[in-house]
Amino acid sequence: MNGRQSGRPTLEQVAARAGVGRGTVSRVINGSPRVSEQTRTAVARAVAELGYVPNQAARALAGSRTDAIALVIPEAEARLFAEPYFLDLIRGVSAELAEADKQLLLTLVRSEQERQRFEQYLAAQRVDGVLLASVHGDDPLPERIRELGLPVVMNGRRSEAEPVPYVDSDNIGAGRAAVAHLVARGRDRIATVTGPLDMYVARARLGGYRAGLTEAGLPPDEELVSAGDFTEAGGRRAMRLLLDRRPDLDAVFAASDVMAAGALGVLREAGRRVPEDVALVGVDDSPVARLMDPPLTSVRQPIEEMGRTMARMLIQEIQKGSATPEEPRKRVLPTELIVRSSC
Amino acid sequence: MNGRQSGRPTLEQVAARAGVGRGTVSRVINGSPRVSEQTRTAVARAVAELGYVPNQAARALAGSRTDAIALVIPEAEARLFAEPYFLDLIRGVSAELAEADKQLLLTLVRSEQERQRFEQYLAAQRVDGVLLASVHGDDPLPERIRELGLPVVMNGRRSEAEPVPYVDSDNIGAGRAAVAHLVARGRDRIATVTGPLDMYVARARLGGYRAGLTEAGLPPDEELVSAGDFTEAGGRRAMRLLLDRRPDLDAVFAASDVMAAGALGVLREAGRRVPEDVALVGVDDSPVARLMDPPLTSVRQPIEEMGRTMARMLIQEIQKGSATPEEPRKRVLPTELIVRSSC
DNA sequence: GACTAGTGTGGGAGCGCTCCCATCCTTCCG
DNA sequence: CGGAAGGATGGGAGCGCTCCCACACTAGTC
Repeated sequence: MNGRQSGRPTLEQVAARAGVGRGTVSRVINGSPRVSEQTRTAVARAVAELGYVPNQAARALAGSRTDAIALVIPEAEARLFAEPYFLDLIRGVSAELAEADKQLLLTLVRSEQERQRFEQYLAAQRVDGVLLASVHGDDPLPERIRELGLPVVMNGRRSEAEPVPYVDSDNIGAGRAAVAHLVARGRDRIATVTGPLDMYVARARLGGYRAGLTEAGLPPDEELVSAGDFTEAGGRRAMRLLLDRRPDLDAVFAASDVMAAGALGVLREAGRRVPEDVALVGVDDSPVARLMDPPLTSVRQPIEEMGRTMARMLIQEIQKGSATPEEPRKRVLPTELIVRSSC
Repeated sequence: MNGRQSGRPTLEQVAARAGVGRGTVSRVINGSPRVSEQTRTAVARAVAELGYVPNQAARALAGSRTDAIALVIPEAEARLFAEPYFLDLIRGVSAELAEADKQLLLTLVRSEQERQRFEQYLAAQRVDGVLLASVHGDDPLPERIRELGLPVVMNGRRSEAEPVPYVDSDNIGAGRAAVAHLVARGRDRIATVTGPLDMYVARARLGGYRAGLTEAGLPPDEELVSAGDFTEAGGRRAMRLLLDRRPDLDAVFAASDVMAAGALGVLREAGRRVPEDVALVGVDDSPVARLMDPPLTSVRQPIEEMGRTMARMLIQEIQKGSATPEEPRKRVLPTELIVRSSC
């Protein structure tokens, strides 16, 4: 508040006040060890007195790093997924970034046009790295970003053999755990409502379901498999189909809670009691599962932890400065069956 | 990929290629009218050929604007609110910002420490303005930000007479609409489960409830009012209390869907049928409402539209450059009753 | 036909940092 | 006791833009 000296103080002003050079202040700010204790204290005082905060734009320009990362979420998926999924993910990412003192740039991509604009942003060097949520099987974005020389970490993968670093939950394990639990409850005509099979996550859960049957010595039966699309309506449709084809089914593994909710509605309408006649298991452990009647047994994914892990991996990738070209890193986090009264 | 010329092309290189000066290229990029059509074309071609994208840091440094805005969400609230609330809000903000070609910096504030760090970010001039979600009654943050000279727009307000620009939904109208609907269905012992009364939104919905009763000529009755906290557990507690005090109640207006879900559970346990014995209305029109059994009548807020409006207001505020000190702007968006079978 | 008004245009002067080289002062060694 | 080897420090040279002033030119004006 020094009269004419409007605007925020600069490095130079701090230097003047502390009676040292610009370089020295910069060193103190950035924690370089090559500064005497005495000088460090003097500078720290000047910083405090002036309320100095380094200008981010200048830093980015001179140092060519932004201390910001982008999280990209396709809008279509944001609507579709179990509601709190992305919020939990964001929460995890945000927490980890805050610890590393980095900024989170959130990008919801709505259209092809917006996707291209996003690539422009990247080229404008606004961020040091990119996190990608729910990438589809044929999405070239990860490769494009790498071409720009930016580190990427994805949430989920596009296929079994994903070349780009990713963090995923154990979707196969999820399917297996669900089936194993149903088998343990004495069910042996277990159907499944899958997600859209062009998504790896859906295929993985289906794969887990099949593995679970095999492990229990139950024969696979394609009539017991029906494809949904992660929406309630899709769940209803798939359930009706299943009931048509196999009225004798005694359990359903739905690849998401929302689809399970749809399935539950259809089962009710068909006069089946849950869990007495048909046992039901979902995936996500969303609030919906808790509030359903009966409360839904569901496989929980550690979403927030996935977010944290992604952020951690990305930061590491950024720091190593694309030097060591070591193995692309992959991480698969375990899921957990939350048992409630729907089975 | 021109051999030695590593890194991204600069303004200067575009200028050289187009055979013009730096200033001219800058003018073309920024759409200044003072450029001949011919030059404009030549520059555009050079830009395209080189794949030039302006460096954001340099722009920010030279022009002292970042083309980014921050959206601040208190983490505590993020957990508490009806789940998709913030995602919808983000969606609206994001959409509007994308149109204006601005970046969204998302900040989840978890602790006092993080809040202070956030103020540092602001001081580092990373953003041109701030959007604040769910600010509490005694939160000094809006004023702090204004002191830094940054425009602010809030989602919701801290009190009836909020001095800072905000966008809110018509919470009073929400309460009134709910009560009016219940009255129209012949209910006259209408209880309410409120939110935490230190939040304006909770007080407003309660106020609407009371206004609705008055308008219907029903006497107010404090025994029919019980405070929840926007959680399911809080809804259950409040509902039990109400049932204790007034076993003869025939309708409940819960100030959120999640609390309504809690209330529904308690009502069931108490052997009341919904809607036959007790009619139920919630607020938010969240997915939970749709999936409940019976599906819940609920008052919808235009959350996404609130996000868009906030962003629009903020952008306007930024553009006018704190010149015209006109009235702080407030906007209250209408709510809508979505009737389902719970009443 | 000299004079005023514009239009386009070029390029200098920063914006506030980081990087890095040169300098100075110690300290330690033979 | 001279010289080598470091540690601490100052400050020049950018980073890639925007701003703005100066300088052509071109058209009009009396």
